Amino acid sequence: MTLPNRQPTIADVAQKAGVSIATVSRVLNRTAPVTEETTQRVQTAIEELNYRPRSAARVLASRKTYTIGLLLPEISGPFFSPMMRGIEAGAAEAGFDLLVHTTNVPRPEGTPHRPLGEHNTDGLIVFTDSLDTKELTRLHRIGFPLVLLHQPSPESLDIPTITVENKSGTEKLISHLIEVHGKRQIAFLRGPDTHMDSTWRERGYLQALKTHNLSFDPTLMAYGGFNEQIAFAAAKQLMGEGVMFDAIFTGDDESAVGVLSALRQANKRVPEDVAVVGFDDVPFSSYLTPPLTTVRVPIEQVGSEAVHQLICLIRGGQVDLEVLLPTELVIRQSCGCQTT
Amino acid sequence: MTLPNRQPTIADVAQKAGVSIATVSRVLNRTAPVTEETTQRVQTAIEELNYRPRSAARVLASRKTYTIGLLLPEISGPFFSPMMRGIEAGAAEAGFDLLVHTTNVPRPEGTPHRPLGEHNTDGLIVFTDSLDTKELTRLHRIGFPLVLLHQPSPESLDIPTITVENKSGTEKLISHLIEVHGKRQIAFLRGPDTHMDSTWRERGYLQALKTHNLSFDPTLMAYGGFNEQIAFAAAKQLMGEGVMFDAIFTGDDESAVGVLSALRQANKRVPEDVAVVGFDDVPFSSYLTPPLTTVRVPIEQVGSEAVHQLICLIRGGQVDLEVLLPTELVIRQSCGCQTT
DNA sequence: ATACTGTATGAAAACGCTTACAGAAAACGT
DNA sequence: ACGTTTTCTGTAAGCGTTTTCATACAGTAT
Repeated sequence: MTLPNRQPTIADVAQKAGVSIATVSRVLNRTAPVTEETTQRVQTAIEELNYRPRSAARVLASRKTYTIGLLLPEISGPFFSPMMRGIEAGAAEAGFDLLVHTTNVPRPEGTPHRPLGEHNTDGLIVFTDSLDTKELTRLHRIGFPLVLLHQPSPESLDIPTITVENKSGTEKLISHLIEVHGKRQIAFLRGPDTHMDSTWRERGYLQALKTHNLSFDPTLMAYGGFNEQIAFAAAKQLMGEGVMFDAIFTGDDESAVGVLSALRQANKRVPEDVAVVGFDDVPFSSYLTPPLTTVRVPIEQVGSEAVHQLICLIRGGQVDLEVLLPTELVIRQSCGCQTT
Repeated sequence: MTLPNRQPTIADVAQKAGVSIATVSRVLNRTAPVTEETTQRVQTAIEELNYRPRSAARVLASRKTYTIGLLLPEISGPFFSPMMRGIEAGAAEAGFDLLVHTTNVPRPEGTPHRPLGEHNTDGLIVFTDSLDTKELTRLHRIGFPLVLLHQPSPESLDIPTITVENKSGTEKLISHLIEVHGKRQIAFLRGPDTHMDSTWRERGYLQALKTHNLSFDPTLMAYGGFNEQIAFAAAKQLMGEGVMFDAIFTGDDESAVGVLSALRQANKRVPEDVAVVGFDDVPFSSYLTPPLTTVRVPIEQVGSEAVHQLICLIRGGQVDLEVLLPTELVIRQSCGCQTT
């Protein structure tokens, strides 16, 4: 019934311990030497009053939020969970909190939009397509720490970016199809244009073709959008148009699911008639029928690397403008290999 | 010469617009009527100065953080992504930010642990096993808004809980096995004891047996831990001990993956020799071989319901102490049904 | 003793906002 | 014409910390 009893403040602690609030602050933050005895008295007072510092007051006074922001278009896909895990772990390890914000969900009219930024975080991890160039530029101008994920830095802005070895990974994948399985007509489903992963995978595909003296056939390329439904439709259309292919690189693993369905509907056998390969190695890839040959990307590591870089930046350090994390070919059965 | 680094404050805006800071605050928060003309002048000034309010100052002054905290043991599993999505969407819709914190990851010694709580959030969503009873009690005592997820409220504390219809879902699932497929020896892999889902699924299992006049055989029950590896081992052990079963309820879908492997290794056919059913209907369940019969739980909805309740609480409202979201039987092929 | 170190503490000024409270001006009723 | 409300705006008192500066008090070295 007596709820409205005010929460204790630093002043209460100070009074109880018989010291000044400055001293309490000092034992709280270990920011200046305090006698062992005084420290004890303060600790006890804190304990007894169950005191917790108001972080708002701290932030206001110290101008540091100890919070990093994560900005993404939406929460979904098998990608999200491990990436988030990497980010949270990295942040927690460095003593930072994590504020999460999605930009693609509709906000109601009335609500005052309080975006993530310099006012409530020390730095931002920005995922593809979640912040417009204007705001990105503004933040970068005022020297606000920023790290981009799977997205190139806009025009000469030199914002550090983390991504993975898409090109060489794709090369290995396509080369495997050509060298080991003798495939010649390898279809390719592109991802979204804004996604830098998409662009690099395309380059890897082209490079692999070139390396093996295969000419690029534009009819073999379609838009899969890194999306199960779109990829399903794309695969159907490809077949409907009578395009012949003996293998297909679906762009990513989610698309592979759609392609697999389309192929099944068309009574094509995988991998005998058409080999299917994906990219990412998300958790379900090994459960598909047949188990999917793909390229493993260290998703969690991308996340932790991003925070790591960001915290470096926050602490005033320098970081590489572009970090490429290694990818690894994962051979299962959808390419035609026999693994047990 | 003004300092280039200093970010504009409300005072700068006020001066530029020729009004008091109170007025600026009022147009910012629409908290009192302001003439159209004055509003315009202020807006312009804000625009020109590129002013962004410091949220720390706001929070300190208004004593509201407009932030809700999410506390969980760890970020992982197919569960996490959709739940998080529901939570973020719900929070964003109501104009709240989302602070995420995992409790099971090791924190380095030096870092001052600044836990989520009354000092930096308006309320907390607490997942199973992520906050000890003591702190839970303390927060509840001071009237801090709390919502529990998949976890019963500790002793007479009456903290609202969100969960799903585990018992009736399980009953439907087991009954299907008995009635449609004539199964009689249905093994069951329990989940963790702290998980209330686990307890209720066990009750549902027992209830279904009872309803069909089947006696409960304790040797058919083992610990699967809602975990692929543990379930794999449990299934192997069950078979190793010579326990006979013509069906197995794996507790959840992740465990089903392990069980399926174990069965395959033992040359048991699914569903001919042993029917396998899971619970949750996570994304990969339909990709398993054979596609898994399971119970769909509205994971995303659990998340959004949780924020919804929490925000109700934050606004001083009353909420139900226990919300049960409906589950739905999803019949695929691992139970023996022929679906196309 | 004298002047110098440090080392441990306190007083008080920020930090940037919200929000009573109050006053002025405009609108209204009589 | 006059009070009375209503609408708008300004003044200033917090909100709970951190942090600068000053000070008191030990030690040391002169």
